[in-house]
Amino acid sequence: MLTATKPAKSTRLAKGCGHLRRAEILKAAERIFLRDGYQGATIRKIAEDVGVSSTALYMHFRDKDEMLLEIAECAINTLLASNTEIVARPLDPVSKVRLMLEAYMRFGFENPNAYWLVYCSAPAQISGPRQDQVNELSARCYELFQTTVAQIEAQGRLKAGTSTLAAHILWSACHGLVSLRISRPRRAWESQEELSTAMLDSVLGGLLVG
Amino acid sequence: MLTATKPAKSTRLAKGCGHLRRAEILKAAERIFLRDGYQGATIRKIAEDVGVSSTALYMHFRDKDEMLLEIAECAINTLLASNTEIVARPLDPVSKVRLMLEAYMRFGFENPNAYWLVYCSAPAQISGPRQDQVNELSARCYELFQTTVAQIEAQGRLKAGTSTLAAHILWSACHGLVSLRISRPRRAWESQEELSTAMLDSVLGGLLVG
Amino acid sequence: MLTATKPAKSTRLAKGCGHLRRAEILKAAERIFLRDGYQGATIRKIAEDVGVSSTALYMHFRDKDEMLLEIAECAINTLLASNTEIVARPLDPVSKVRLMLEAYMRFGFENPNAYWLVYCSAPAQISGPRQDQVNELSARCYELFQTTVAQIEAQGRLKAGTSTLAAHILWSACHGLVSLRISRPRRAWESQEELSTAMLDSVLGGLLVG
Amino acid sequence: MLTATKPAKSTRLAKGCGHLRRAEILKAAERIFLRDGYQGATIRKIAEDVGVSSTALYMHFRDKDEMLLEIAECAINTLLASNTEIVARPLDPVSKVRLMLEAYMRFGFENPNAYWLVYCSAPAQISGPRQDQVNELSARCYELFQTTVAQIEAQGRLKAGTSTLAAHILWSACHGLVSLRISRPRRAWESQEELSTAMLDSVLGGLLVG
DNA sequence: TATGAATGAGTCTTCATTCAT
DNA sequence: CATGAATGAAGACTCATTCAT
Repeated sequence: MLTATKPAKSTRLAKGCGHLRRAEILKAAERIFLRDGYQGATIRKIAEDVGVSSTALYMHFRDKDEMLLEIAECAINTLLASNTEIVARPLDPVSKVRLMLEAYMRFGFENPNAYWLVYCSAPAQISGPRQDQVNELSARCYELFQTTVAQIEAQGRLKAGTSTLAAHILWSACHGLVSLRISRPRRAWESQEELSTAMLDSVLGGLLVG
Repeated sequence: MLTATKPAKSTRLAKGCGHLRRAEILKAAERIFLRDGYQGATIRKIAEDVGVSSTALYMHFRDKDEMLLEIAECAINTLLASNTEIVARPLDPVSKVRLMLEAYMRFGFENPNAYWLVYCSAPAQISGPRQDQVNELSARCYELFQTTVAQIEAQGRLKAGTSTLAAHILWSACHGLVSLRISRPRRAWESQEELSTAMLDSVLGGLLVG
Repeated sequence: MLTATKPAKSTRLAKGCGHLRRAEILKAAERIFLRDGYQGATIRKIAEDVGVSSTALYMHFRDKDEMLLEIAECAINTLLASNTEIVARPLDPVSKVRLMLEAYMRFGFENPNAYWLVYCSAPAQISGPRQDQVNELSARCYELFQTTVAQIEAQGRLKAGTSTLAAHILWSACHGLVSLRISRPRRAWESQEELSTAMLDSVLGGLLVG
Repeated sequence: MLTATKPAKSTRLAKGCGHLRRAEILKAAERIFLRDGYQGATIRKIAEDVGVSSTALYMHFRDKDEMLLEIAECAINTLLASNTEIVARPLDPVSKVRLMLEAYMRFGFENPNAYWLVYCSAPAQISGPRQDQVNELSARCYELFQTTVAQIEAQGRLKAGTSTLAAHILWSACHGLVSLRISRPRRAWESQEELSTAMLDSVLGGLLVG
């Protein structure tokens, strides 16, 4: 299993996600969704992990999909809040981009389960109105990032290509780092900070002038 | 659903994978494993996709896992062959690394199903002696790459950090590009070549001197 | 089909075997295991016989084997208790042996299903730790019997042969009577008591002096 | 399903049971029927044991039941021939009975598979016209035995009871010996001859005067 | 709020059997 | 004679979900 975020630390995800039980269930679901995949995460496993009967879960969630969506929603909201806050700071766009990507990777390392669900799980496992909401949040989150990259371009600090392309390259590179670490947890990777820093140095260095 | 590699394009995978039906089944399995995940890919769906009864699959494969493993094995073998061939060429290590990563990404774009199975699927869905073989092939494949990066380091062309770190950064960045495109097929991405080139330019540019 | 012990006659088996449903299922299983053999007794048949869905059986038993074993265990326990009680009585060993064999046959006639499972079913259909327990109980049960036969030998009342041999002859003869009646239920046999008495008279008469 | 009456020759078990292949298949089937029970004996296992494809069995037998019946038929025919021959000998009835039972037990010890199928298998696994034929043979075989016991009674040598009862007791006792040995092959039993002799001595001694 | 019992649909897999070759 | 490929029915077992309590 992944390192998991068990230590009850990550208040970010839990915060505002509903009752106490509700949050507890989501935590367990997150863990199991990641460990066993969407189909492999059975209601019973989750219930057992929480320590209640399977029926009890239906007191809090309409069905399995609702749990999945809520997890994803919380995760995205966290990231959206992070990006929104960073954008508002009085910094130059390059610093903002760097901060955003750092926060993004940190989130992934600290919440591998939620990260996986949102960014790595095979597409189209679920659909419906609520999935659309997640997608919309996700798009808004990326927009904040891309807009900031556009500001860099506006300052003429982009070596080549469009800001759209640059944003995509930056995001992809960071995503690759996080997702590999999640999907191959047993490999002896370097430390998270070292990896993040090296990645940002390399790809920002390659993209920007000066 | 993903774009899928149906049009008999990827002859590489099919080659040497056995009888006609066998290959046909593998193709379908690949598609569905990706679309629905490991657990979601039921024998019945695969059989229906091929156009035969579920029972028929058992004439060619011992069980579900055997399909999955065979797909992964073929994929890895393709990549291993590619890397082996590139290493043997009379080129400077930087060019070799670039060629390897280009081939790697091209493979992922052209065989999204197999790629996903090997590099993106949640870890440890399967285990056993044959999975070990896949892991070993995978490790050997990466070794070829890393060794070449080490040659770059030996030439003093690495801006900073160890070759281990650099190799990891390079691989992760390229992996991020491929995996995002696979998992988010609906987005209007730039063209594959444009993306690949931009990624390699950026990250190699940031990592290497000169 | 066999006469079956449906009429809730054999309360002995049901006693202490758990919940109401559990016992109900065991009864049905017993009947069908006997009628169709181990492999022929499908979960579906048993469930239908009880009047519930197949799934319901899994709420009470881990799997098919667990049913079979529990039936066998109850049966053997009944016999073991019987023998233990008889051994404790203040009687001469010949009377004890006669009582044991009478009880043994009576049990077989009244619980043909359980009897068949324990003493007639092809060997080694199941294995595992719990089967071992059944085997051990069975061995202990036979030991009580054989020890008593040894007491007869010690009194010099055996015409010929060892007590081991005599015990085996006695047991086999009685077993033959029961098993034939179970496996050929349609034949017009004599009454159980008549048969039992005649068998015991004959074989004991042939084995013992006086 | 069960109609067919093919060669109708088969006097001994192997010899003369049809073509060479046919006999070979029957031998394998016998073995596997015993080892795995009726339902557990799959066509494929038998075919594999013989070394041919499953389809090949259908060249020789209409279906699984036909194999089972033919085995049983051969076995009964063997016993019937044996009894017929013994009856014809110029001996006193007691000797004849003893010879019959000795032959009966010897057959069981030497052909446990066939014996099990005919005398121990759960009843009514198969039915139909051919099963009736087996039953009829079986009845005729027992008749010869019982008639001889009746001759003993006519000589006034029966201690008590009717000849019907005595015959049943004798048969049951011997059957018990054989069937226990077959169903519990791992136990360290005494030798076949020793057991047979002891059983016959005991039960005949108990039943007859003088 | 919680649960034990229940179920229908669906999972992988195996079987006896057929058919074109 | 023999077989490889195929299949429909059925096997044990699991799952998400419901309902009476």
